[in-house]
Amino acid sequence: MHPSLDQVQKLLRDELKKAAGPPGENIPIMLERPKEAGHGDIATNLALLLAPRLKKSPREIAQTLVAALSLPEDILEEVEVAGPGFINFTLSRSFLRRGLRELLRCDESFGKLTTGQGKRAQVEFVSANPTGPLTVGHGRQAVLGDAVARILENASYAVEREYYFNDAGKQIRLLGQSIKAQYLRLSGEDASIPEGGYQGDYVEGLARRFMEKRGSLSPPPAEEEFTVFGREEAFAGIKRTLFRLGIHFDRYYSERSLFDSGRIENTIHALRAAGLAYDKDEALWLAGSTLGLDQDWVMVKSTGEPTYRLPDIAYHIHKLEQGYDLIVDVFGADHQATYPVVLAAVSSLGHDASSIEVLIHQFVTVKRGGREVKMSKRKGDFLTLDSLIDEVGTDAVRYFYLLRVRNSHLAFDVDLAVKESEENPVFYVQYAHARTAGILRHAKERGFSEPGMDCDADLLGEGEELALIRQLLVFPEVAAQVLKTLEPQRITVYLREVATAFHQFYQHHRVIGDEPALSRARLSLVKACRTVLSRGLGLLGVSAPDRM
RNA sequence: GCGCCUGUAGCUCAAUGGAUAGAGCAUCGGACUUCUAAUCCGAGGGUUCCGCGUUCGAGUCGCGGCAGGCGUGCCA
Repeated sequence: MHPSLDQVQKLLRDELKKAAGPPGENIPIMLERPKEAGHGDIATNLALLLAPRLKKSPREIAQTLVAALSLPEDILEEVEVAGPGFINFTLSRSFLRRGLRELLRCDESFGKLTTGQGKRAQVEFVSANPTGPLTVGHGRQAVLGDAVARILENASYAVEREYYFNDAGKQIRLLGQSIKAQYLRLSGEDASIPEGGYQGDYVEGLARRFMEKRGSLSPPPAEEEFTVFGREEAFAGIKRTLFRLGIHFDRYYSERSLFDSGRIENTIHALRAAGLAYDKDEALWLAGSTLGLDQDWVMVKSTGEPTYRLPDIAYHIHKLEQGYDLIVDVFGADHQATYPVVLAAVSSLGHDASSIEVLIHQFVTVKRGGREVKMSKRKGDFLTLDSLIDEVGTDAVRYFYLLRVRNSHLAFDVDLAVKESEENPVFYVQYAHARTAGILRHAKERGFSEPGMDCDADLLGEGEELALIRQLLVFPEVAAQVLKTLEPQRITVYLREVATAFHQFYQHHRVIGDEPALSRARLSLVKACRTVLSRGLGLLGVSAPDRM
C-alpha cells in the first residue's frame, strides 16, 4: 500500500519527535510546504525552535536531527539542511510515480475525506427575507454557503442546506402594504407608499401582476392577501435565481412556524425561568449583562411583537435539538452584533452551542461606470443577482465570489466582471480542464485504450511532469485544510497552480507521440490532472467543461 | 464614543510566524505546420498605511495612530 502524502507527514512528525528527544518536549512539529521550488516538498523549522533551548546553532541541530532520522529509503530523494536551519525534504521520483498510480486508482474519490463519516451537518445561508429579488450582496452568501456545503459533503458529512426566512415581521407586512398602495394607484386611486416601505419597479410589477390575476376590485382586497401574494412571488423569483446558480435548499424554515409551534412562547418561559429576562417599560428584556454581554436587549417590544432576536434564539435551540454534529451559519457583516447575543442566550439555557460555527462575510459593494452603486432594497436601487448572472454567466459569478477571503470587502466591479468574461481567471482553470478532455478524446480516436494505473509511470521523469504530479498529489491536503478553515478561496488558489503546472507541461511535451508506452504514461498523467481539476471545480460548484 | 472587519504592485487579490512577499489583469517584448495560442516564455513594476514593541525570524502577533466598511434600533 502506497503511503499518502498525509501519511508521509505523519511519519516525518514521529521521526522528528523521536530525534528531538526530551528537549523537544512541548514543541509542536511544524511541517510546511515551501513556496520556493528549490526548497523541497516538505520543510520543518524544528531546529530553529530547538536552538534557544539547546543553545546551539540551528544548523548544527538540524544536522544532528537529520542524522538521527530513520526513514524508508524509497520515499525521500533528499534531506537537506538549508538557510538558517530549515530541514527540507524532497520526495523521490518513485514516490511521486506511485502517488500518481494511487491517484488513478482512487479516481473520482481522490481527495475524498472520511472526517464527517456518519455525521450530520447543517449549513444555513442566504436566508434573505422574501420581499424582493436577491441582490449582488446575497450572491456572495449564496455562493459561499453552497461551497461550504460542498466541502463538507466531500468530507462525507450528510449535509442539509437550510434557508431561514422571515414571514412574520414588519418587513414582510411593509411589502404587502407597498404592493397594495401600488395596486390602488393602478386603480386610479391616491395612495402613498407607507413609511419605510418598498419602492422599486418590481413592487409596481407585483401590483400589476396581482391586478392581472384578480382584476380591479372595489373594495380592494385585504392587506394580508397582498402580503401573501408578494411573498410567494418574491420566493418564486429567489428560487429561480438560486436554481440558476445551481443551488438548492433541503429546507426552507419559516419564522412564523416558530410562533405556530409554540417555540417562541417556550423560549420566553425558559428565559424567564432562568432569570435571564425581565420586564421594563412594557417590554421584555434579555439580561445581557448577566450573560457577559455589554448591554441588555429587547426581546419583545411594548407592542407585544418580538424583535428578530427572540425567533433567532428559538430557531437556534431548535437547530441544536436536532442533534447535528456541525451547524454552520453564514451571515453578512450586519449580523455580527446579533449572533453573540443569540449564542449567549442559547448557551445560558443549557444548550451546548459548541457545534455552531458562525461564518461572517464582509459586504459587497457594486461599482459601475467607475462609481459605487449604493444599494438599498427599500428604495429599489440595487443590482439584482439575476442581472449579474445574465451579464457574466453562472461559472464566472461563482468563481468571482469565491476568489476572495470572506473577511475582506468585495468590490464587485460590474464593468470589469463583464469585460473579464474574456480574461476571467475561471476560464484559465476551465480551459486546462477542456484541454485534458480534448487530449483524452484525441487519444481515444487514435485507438488508445482508457488510460489508467497500468501505465509505466517510470517513464515520467521530465521536470514539468514531476512538477505536475507533485501539484496533483497535494489535493487531499487542500481538501483537508479547506475543511478545517471553511475557506473555499484556497481551492481557487490551488486550482490555478494545478492549471499552471498543466499548461506548462502541455506546452513543453507532446502527450500523444511516437512512443506508445510514453504516450500511455502521459495520458494517465493527463487523466489524473483532469480528475483533480474537475474535483476541485466541483467543490466550488463551477462546471468543468470538456470543450470550450 | 465603543465593538467587529479591512488596508500588500497602476487595478483586483494571494501568502498555516519562516528562506529572495507571489498570481491574474493592465503595460512592453518573444513563441502557433502541433493533442485548442482562452496557452506558454521573458521584462518592468513594492517603504506590505504609519510608528513602537514581542523573537533567532513579522505582511502575519501585541500596543498606539491614520484611512475605509459594518455594527452599536422596541428595524431584519
